[in-house]
Amino acid sequence: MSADPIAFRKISKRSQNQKAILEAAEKVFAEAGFAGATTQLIADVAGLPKANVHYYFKTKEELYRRVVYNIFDIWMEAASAFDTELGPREALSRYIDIKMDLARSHPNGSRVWAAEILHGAPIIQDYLEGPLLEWSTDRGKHIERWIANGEMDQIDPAHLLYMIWSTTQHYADFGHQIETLNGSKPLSDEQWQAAKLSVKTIILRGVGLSPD
Amino acid sequence: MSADPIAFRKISKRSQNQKAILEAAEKVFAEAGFAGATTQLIADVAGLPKANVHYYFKTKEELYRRVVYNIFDIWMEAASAFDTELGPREALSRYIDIKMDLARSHPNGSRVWAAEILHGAPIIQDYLEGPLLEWSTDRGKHIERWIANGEMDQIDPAHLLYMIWSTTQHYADFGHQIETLNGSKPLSDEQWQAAKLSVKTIILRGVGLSPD
DNA sequence: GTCTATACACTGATAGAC
DNA sequence: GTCTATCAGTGTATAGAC
Repeated sequence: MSADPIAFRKISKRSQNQKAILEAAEKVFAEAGFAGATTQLIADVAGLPKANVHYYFKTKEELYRRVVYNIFDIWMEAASAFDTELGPREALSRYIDIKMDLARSHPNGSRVWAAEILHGAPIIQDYLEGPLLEWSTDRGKHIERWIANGEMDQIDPAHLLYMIWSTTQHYADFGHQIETLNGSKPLSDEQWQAAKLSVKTIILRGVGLSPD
Repeated sequence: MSADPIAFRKISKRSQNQKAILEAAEKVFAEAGFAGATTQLIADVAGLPKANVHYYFKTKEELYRRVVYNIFDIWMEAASAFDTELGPREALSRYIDIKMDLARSHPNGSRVWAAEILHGAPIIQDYLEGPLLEWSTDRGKHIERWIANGEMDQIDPAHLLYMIWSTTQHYADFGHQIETLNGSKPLSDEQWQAAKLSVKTIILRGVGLSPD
């Protein structure tokens, strides 16, 4: 089938190793922070010798950068769920749903992102000033139009977006605290559904929309 | 006046140095994380030789512990503003106000706390399982009573508390992101007032209360 | 491409003079 | 109590054998 199966195998192994390193790195960076994470531990979690990590990613910072970029890309893709043609109720509802799902499926990515912002975004400042600002401005204008049309209450769009980000990401970033307050047990499927419903209900009603 | 002015001066200087170190440590831990913070930098920010830091705080971890405990104590004191005798509207409104004020006045403390939770609360787990759980459970019961009395909408108390914590602390923890989206300028006094009003409005309306 | 051994830098902590 | 000099340990990154 393939013109060069050996080259294909090499490329495949290459991407497999890279994927294993990236997944390990996300976990270790989330648990220990950038400075606290060691390439040795990342290599151990990935099941590879330490030198291989440096072979695939020249420096620890380059590896970290890739991890942060990955979660940002996932979020920006999810952001397309904020489809303004659907109207405020559906657009906000779906966006909150997806952000909650990502908080559950990618908690470590969210945590690495949170730590990066906490420390002043030394690595990904350009992402904040570029795509994030652009997206926020655009969605803000749609929200203002909805308000002008009387489709929802008067509210500063920026603060509404901050509220959606903070509440949804809180379930990832502060998941350990939530788990502790939940009797040191992770939220069950039913509890996750209840969390999604609570967040959607309060925010939608809070801006004058019916949650169902 | 004093029975022993020299001893008094010594004690005073001692507490002055400790205070300087604690303030410097909060700032450095917030910006670099536990592992990324160096005792050298903390000493430099405090204006003292490195050895003095170790004189007042035996280990870096002990110093870090003190910083985290400080912000927790401040928050627990603020938590008393959640005075359940006031009824849901006033109690929630005042609590949100104070948490927003603290997000502005103590952003670094909030950030150190956030990073600690992000990494699984290795140091302050006992605080989560003790006073925080106790306080949350108690306030949750009051919220449930309000709901049973028809004073506010049916909502899971835990998720309401998480929403208040996440939205208010977001203005500290993600302050850098907010500043960037605000044209790389810190929020003005007016913008902070607008933020407080937005948060209170959405949450109070979201649970069926009138925000004014 | 993979992995062992190692160089080089840095950090927390302390000993000991003042 | 204060501060300089220093040690022991650890981390990133790389050289070089395979």
